[in-house]
Amino acid sequence: MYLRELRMERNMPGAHPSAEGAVDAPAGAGDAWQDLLDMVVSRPKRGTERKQDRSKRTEQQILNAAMRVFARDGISRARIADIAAEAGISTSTLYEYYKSKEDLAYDVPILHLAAFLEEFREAVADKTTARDRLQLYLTMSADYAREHAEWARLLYLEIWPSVFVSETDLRHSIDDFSRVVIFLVKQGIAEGTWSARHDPYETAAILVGGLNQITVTWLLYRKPRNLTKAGNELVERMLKMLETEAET
Amino acid sequence: MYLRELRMERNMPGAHPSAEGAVDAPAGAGDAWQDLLDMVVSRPKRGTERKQDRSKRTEQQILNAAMRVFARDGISRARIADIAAEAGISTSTLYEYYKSKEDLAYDVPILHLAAFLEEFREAVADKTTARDRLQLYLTMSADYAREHAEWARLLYLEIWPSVFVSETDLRHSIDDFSRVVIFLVKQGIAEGTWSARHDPYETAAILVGGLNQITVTWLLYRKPRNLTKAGNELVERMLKMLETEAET
DNA sequence: ACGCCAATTCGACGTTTCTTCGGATTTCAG
DNA sequence: CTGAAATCCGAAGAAACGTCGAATTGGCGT
Repeated sequence: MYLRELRMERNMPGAHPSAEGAVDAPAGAGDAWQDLLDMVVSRPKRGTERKQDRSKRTEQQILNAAMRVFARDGISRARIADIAAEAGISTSTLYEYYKSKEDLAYDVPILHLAAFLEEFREAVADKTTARDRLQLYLTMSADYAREHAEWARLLYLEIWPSVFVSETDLRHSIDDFSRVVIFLVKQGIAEGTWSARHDPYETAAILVGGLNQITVTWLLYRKPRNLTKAGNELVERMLKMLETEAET
Repeated sequence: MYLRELRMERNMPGAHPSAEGAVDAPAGAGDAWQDLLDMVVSRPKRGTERKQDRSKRTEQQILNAAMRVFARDGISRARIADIAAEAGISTSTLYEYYKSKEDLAYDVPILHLAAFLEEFREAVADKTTARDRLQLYLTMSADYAREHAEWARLLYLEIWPSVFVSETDLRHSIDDFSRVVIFLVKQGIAEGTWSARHDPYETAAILVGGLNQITVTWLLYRKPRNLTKAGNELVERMLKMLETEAET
């Protein structure tokens, strides 16, 4: 898994307009894009497969309960016993499913992350330009956070930046989120939409950072009132700024 | 303290170019700016004053030890006993200074935050335009994170977004960080540097968010290699983009 | 220099929460 | 129906947090 990521990295950084093949031809671009989508959608899969139906149900109940409790109390203050009780099982049963509280906490966001990416993959099907895809991606992610606020609280306010997510599946999934943006920025540069004079990583940082910032602010203070609208406006504005930049 | 903040809020949000007085006249602007600086510099003061010298030394040792251990192990995995040992005191003595681990964790970043603001206040003295001040503020903050990486790990990767910093002194201090940016953006609008057609909060979100993003990436992966340089470039670019926006 | 009081320190103990373990119960294929 | 695997749970263990009262130390008035 880590190898795949590294290989990915090596393929991408060039991004000079001169770079041949990768994302130039419409067909080639489509393939690389589909490959990336496949990768980020397939990554968030859990390892352990449960054998019995009863068990699958229990697992769902644990995940639901955990999300509620973690979102309400925070990871550090949340008690395993509370989660187990809320899931309707005994504390020790929970340990049959997750070997520690940390493990559980890092597993909870993954399913929703996969659901978001799946939603995006469907919605993006009829978009062809990098600009359209990027706009959809960013606005959808703000909207998804609004719709699933409990999940977003957990992910954005507790897990996203945390050091200790390093070297876990979740960290890879989170990095994938930025990876998509970086890919699309490079694609947009190849398409001539944005200036090639700027580092795509820097551009991606502005986009992802700005969006995160208003999302976190919304989660903490419910300001701006309407996150979806604010997200749309922000994305529209940032993309417009990037285009204007090219003309300078 | 909370009252003062609210009053501040009420003064600021208007920000239409028509708003009179607040940040229009050079003199008035200077005063509002100095007031803001005074406020954000004075906020990070700890309540409890220790009586004996020995005690002040112990407190320092605790804070130093805590920063090391928290940065190394993360807040949740760090053990009070380890911190106490590293500080050369017994566990129970530590509880004379901080009533809980959480309390300690939230107190650690405050001193450095105050130091940064103090540094900034001195450095900004000879800057007169909102643009120059903003540029200095943002680049200095990236540089400060690089210089004090342990502190930055704690603040950016563990505390900044966390829900549970709500309602604490630290939260106010962190909010102050953005407040300065918002203030300067509004001032820049009043000075005609940036377009008045955009929400200053949105503009601030882009600036703060983008900078945070590369800082966090650097803390996690040491990429970009040179944070100071990358921060300077990013800030330069973002400010240029904002100016270009006005001409559209 | 001395003695007193408050500030500070610490070891021992109580409490909470996480985690493990062995056996009881349930499911399901054959 | 039956046996093996999967699942569940109560009780006990381990680890970390947090408290308390006694012992020590520093600062101040005389």
